[in-house]
Amino acid sequence: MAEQTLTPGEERPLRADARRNRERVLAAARAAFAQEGEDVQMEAIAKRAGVGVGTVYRHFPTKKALLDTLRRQWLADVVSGVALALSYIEPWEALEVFVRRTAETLAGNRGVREAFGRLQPGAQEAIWSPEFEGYRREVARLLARAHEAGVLREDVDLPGFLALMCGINATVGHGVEPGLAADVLLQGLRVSAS
Amino acid sequence: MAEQTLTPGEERPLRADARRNRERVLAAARAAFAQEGEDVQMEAIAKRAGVGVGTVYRHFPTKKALLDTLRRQWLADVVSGVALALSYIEPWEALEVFVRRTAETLAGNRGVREAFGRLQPGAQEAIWSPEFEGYRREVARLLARAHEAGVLREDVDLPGFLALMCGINATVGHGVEPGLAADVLLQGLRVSAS
DNA sequence: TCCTAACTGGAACTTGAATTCCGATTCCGG
DNA sequence: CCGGAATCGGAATTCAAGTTCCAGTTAGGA
Repeated sequence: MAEQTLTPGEERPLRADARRNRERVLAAARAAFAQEGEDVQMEAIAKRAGVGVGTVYRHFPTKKALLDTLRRQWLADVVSGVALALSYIEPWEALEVFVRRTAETLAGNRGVREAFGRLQPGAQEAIWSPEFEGYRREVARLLARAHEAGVLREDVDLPGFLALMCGINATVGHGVEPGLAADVLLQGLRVSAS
Repeated sequence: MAEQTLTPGEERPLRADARRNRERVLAAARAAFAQEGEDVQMEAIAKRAGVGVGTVYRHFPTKKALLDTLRRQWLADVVSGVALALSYIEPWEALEVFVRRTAETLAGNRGVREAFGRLQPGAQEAIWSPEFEGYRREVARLLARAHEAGVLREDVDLPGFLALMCGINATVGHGVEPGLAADVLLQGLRVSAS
């Protein structure tokens, strides 16, 4: 057999059925976490996917690994909101777009909410550090612009703002329409016309 | 031995050491939940109290029972905030007092926060239903007065407001000073001077 | 088609935390 | 001061996940 050389990082292509199952598992897990939250059991996910637990573990060595894969995808949605927001010139409008969009993203998916909730440093299980740093940096720019323009409360800094976003997270999690939650937060953030 | 008659509901007075231990357990549990959250282990609580797990279980048949006892006490703090608020005549001031006070209560104690978070109906483990009904009713009066006076956003109803309070819960849980969190929420709730 | 490496399913094992059990110890009325 | 009922402590048990293992089943190259 001509041993096929593989550079270390390179992945041997999966067998057709394996790839199919991997997708199934991922889809099932996505759905399961989205509606039941992070404590669905692996068995349940396997059942949803129509495979055995062993198969789930073949593709993801650990429940955490599976979760992290999904969280990375979900958080990409949240992060894409910053990029969009930064494309707006007007500082307040940018912030507004960001908040509204984030609220909407959070509203529909329990998985995203739970992931977002443990994004802040200090959470017992801080996830996704490298990419999150980028996120923080961009949000900081958003805030800096707003501060500079004098439209955002002085006393709201980056950690404070992120905590407030966690607040919105909880709020929409409890069933408030994202639009309303965003309205309230935005009005609360805007510098009062004294 | 003259069998002492006890009406069914009546409690035989605990032996001196038993009462002492009960208090210790309660105090230890209060402290443990307040700082480490709901998933401290029973062993840890027992150790803090300087007793064995068996003793903890003698006084509280179940972890949930112990938690519920504390939650009832904690939520009493939250609830007392409504009473205080209702003593203010001016509708907006009443709301303000309520929000600020609640934020402060939540800020200092993780146990209260976790309890508050699962107060809303729909949480998997809805606790404390009977007293909670009273709480909802009083808060509803607070809102009604504010609505009547035209100082509170029309589109914030009771469930929405409670969800926003859950938002404040999460916000202070992530380290924002309660005063700031309350400021932002209050400014967001006030009807915009259009 | 045949062969074999790769993959599958689910029973069995491991883990960690809640709960039970029971011999030892401690209160307290007589 | 005594007896025994009430209480204590913590080892042992139970229970609910997560994770491992391996006999059986494919996919797909020769």
